[in-house]
Amino acid sequence: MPELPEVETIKRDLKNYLLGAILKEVLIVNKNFLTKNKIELEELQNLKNSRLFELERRGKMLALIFEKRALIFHLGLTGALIFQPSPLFADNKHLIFSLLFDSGILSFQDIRKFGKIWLISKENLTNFWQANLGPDALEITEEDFITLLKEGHGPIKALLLNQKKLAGLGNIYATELLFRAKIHPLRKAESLTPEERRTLYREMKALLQEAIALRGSSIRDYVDGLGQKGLFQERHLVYGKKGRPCPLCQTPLEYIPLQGRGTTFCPQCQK
DNA sequence: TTCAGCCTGTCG
DNA sequence: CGACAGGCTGAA
Repeated sequence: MPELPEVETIKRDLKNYLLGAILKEVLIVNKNFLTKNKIELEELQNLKNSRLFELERRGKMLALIFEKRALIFHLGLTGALIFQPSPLFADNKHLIFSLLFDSGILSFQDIRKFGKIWLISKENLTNFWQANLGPDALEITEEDFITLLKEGHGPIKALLLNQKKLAGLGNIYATELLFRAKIHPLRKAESLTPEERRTLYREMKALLQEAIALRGSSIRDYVDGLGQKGLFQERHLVYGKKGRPCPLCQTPLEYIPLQGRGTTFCPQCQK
């Protein structure tokens, strides 16, 4: 579910309520999930009585930084982090755990349980980011982005989705970006012309910023840090629209699997 | 570089 | 009932 714009939206929402808050209680509902993630129940409980003093996002991951430790989330396809001023657990069968702060309750839920969490010491956070993720798609400079493309090999879409090369784009935004840049998803990354590289960079920044401004894309399950849906799905041009006419030239949009991900594109506009 | 597997839900 | 879904990993 959540790609860069969605996780950024969640981060901004949670920051409003959790910055400086003190964790008072930890309520663990799904112990099995923690075990799978190699986290002892006690480790999580030990976060109690510490202050959350920063939230940091890189790519699709979000870190809650406490005094000594950082709790890192990857929301997978259906993970959600929802803040509520007062409890509301009753109808939530996918709740993994809740963190009870003095300012309200943060619940982590995940329907498909593809999400992941890590609990590391605060000093290791920089190393963690570097070991797991390439530069953030919003932060990367044009120069570094162009180098990445020049040194790429294989389909451009595969490169855009590779989190170790470039962190943040998922299937929605990679698909939309390639349409906006008029580049075919199977083009070899290293074959892009200098102009195409610049266009791709410019369109990537614009796309992500527009999506953040509209609070992300809610196709199915995504909700922001307060449980509300995003609006950017209304601006999608090709994602999930196979067979429908291209918004530019009316040619029916085509669909191919690429690395197991459904990929929609216009065979006429995207070269 | 495919492809099943991890899970649950929805749609046709 | 099968196909597919904002992700990622590890095995063939």
